[in-house]
Amino acid sequence: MYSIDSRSAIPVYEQLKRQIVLRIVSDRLDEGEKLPSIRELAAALKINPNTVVKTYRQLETDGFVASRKGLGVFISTEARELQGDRNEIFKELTDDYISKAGGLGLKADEIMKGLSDRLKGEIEYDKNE
Amino acid sequence: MYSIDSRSAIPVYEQLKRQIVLRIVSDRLDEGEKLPSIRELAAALKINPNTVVKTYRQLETDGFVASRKGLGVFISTEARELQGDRNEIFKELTDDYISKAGGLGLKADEIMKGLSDRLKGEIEYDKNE
DNA sequence: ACTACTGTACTATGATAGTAATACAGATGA
DNA sequence: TCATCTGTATTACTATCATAGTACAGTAGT
Repeated sequence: MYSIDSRSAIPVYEQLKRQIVLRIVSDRLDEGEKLPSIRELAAALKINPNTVVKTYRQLETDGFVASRKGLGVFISTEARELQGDRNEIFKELTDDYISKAGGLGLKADEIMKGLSDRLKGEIEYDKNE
Repeated sequence: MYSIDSRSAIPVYEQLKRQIVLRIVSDRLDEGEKLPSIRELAAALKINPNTVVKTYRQLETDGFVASRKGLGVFISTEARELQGDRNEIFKELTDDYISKAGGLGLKADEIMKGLSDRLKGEIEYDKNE
């Protein structure tokens, strides 16, 4: 389900956070759906429960999830509070992404396909265990 | 030239490393070209020289650059052959892009549409053929 | 020789990341 | 009630990240 690369320079809690956000963004995690319990996920990924706590807490701060003691952590149903200038920021993000990918020699359709595949989760490229 | 986000979860030395590697594989840094000196780059980015040292050392380990005491750090002549991980770099770019767009509250279809619109508007990214 | 660059090495300090173990409190079903 | 899940909180420890400062060695121009 989720995968952690212990050798990555990206912190474990951040790797996990990104994977969960990706699933939410691409509707592979629905509103109200329950995430794995802290202990369960920690055991499955062979990481410390405290690290999962850190991920879940940040996701809650960002408004992606809501935790209920004794019950679990659930995908937020309420719309997240969005920044007013998010369109402008998103445009800058996109142009930066296009610029970098284009610099790598990728064509428009290749960029579109790469993003699409990742959003669909069809790419399970290994982070090398 | 280079930019550092001190609030990012990705370590500073790794941010810098990725930006330099991206420039190399994007042919924006040529073989034999000299990188900024450690102290100069550290001052420009307002980071510690030791952090730049760490980046340069890892780049040398990876074969991208070669350092010469008293002279500087130069793009390795074999750096060209290391462009095999363009695909890996593109995946990193894509994950970063999705992560940031997701943080803005955008869903998959919105991201796809935004990218599509910007790609249609700007053809200049395509520097090939 | 002198100066001013360059990379390199080292110690020290504080913040963050991650692990480990324990304990407490809310929810649920038998 | 009791057992067992759930999130939460706390303390302790190790390793890494990043900073700061100092020192040493190689290169080049004057």
